[in-house]
Amino acid sequence: MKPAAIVAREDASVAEPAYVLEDQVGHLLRRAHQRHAAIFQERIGDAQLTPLQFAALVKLDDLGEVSQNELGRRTAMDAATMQGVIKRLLARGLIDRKPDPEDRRRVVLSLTADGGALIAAVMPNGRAITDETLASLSEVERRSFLSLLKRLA
Amino acid sequence: MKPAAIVAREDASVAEPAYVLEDQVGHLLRRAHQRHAAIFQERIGDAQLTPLQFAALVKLDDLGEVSQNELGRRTAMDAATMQGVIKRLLARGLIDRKPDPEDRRRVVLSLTADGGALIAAVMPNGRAITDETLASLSEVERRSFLSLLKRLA
DNA sequence: CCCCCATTGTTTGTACACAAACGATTTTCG
DNA sequence: CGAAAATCGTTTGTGTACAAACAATGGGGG
Repeated sequence: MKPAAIVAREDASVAEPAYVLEDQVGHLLRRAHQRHAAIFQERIGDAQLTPLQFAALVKLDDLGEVSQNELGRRTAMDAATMQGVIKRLLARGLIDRKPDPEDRRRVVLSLTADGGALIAAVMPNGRAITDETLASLSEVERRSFLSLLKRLA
Repeated sequence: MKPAAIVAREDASVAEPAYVLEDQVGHLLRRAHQRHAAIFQERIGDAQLTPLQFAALVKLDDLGEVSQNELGRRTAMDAATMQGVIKRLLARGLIDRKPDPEDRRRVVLSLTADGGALIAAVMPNGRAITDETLASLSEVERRSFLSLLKRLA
C-alpha cells in the first residue's frame, strides 16, 4: 500500500538494485566451477584422477622436467596445495621425483611411463569435458565467453 | 587406410589442436574463482567472513527463516559443507538455530541482530567486490559475460 | 494401518586452497 | 667477501567441496 508518489526512506525506487546472490559473479563462478568438476569426475575415465592432478600431468607432459614450484606456477597451484597433489601422483607411480644437482633446494619432477600412458589415454576425455561444459553455448558464444573469462583470470 | 596424399599418421597439420591447459574452461573457471576469492577476502571488511558464509547470511536476510537443507539448496552448498558453515556462523553468534515444531527432522535458521547488522554493513563491500572482479570488462562485456556464465551454471 | 521410501541433518574420509611460519639454500648487492 | 634478500620446499591450521553411510522422522500407497 504505498502512496505511489512518496519516495522517502531508503526506497527501492531510488536505492541501488537489490543484491541478488544468484546474479553475483562470485556465486556464478563458483557454481560453474562446481558443475565443471562434476562433469570432469564423471567423464575423465579414471576415478582417482582429479582436475588438479590432470592439470599437473598435462603440464609435465608439455614441459618434460620442472621443479615443483615452477609446476605450481604453471598450473596455478600454491606450494602447499602442490604438496598433496604431488604426493598422490607419486603414490600412484605416475610421476618421478629427484633432486636437482644444480640447485640443492629444488626437486625435479617428470612423468613416468605410466604417467605418460595415462595422460595420453585420458587427454581425449579432457577435450570432451571442455565440450560438455560449454554444451549450452553456440560456437560463437563459446569463443566470446572464453575470451572474456580469460581476461578475468 | 588413408589415401597417401592426405595426411598420414596423426599429423599436426590436421590433428586436433594441442590441448593447451591455459585455454580450457575448467582451468580458467578455477583461476577466475581463485582471483575472486582473493578480492573478496581483501575487500569484504571482516577478516573472518568467507564467501560461503557471506552467501548464507545474504540468503537468510532474504528469506527470514529457513531450514538448513533449504538454505543449502539456495546457496548451492551440499549438506556436509553446510555443517561447517553453520557451525562457524553459530559460533560467532551471527545466526540462530531452533528446532522446527512442525517437523522434528528440521532445524530453523535465522539471522541474529548481530548477523543482520553485519550483513547490512558489508553488503556495499559485496557490490564493490563484484565490480572489482569485473573491472577489466566494459559495461557491455560484463552483461554479456554474466549472461553466458549464468547459462553455464 | 503399516511398510516402504523420501527427506533431514550428521559423521567420516579424501581432496583442494591458501595463510603463515619454518629451515635450507642460492642470489644479490653493499 | 659477507650480510641481507629471495627462492625452494615443508608443515600446520582453517575452510570449502563432495561422496558415502547413518539415524531419525515424515509421507504415501497398498
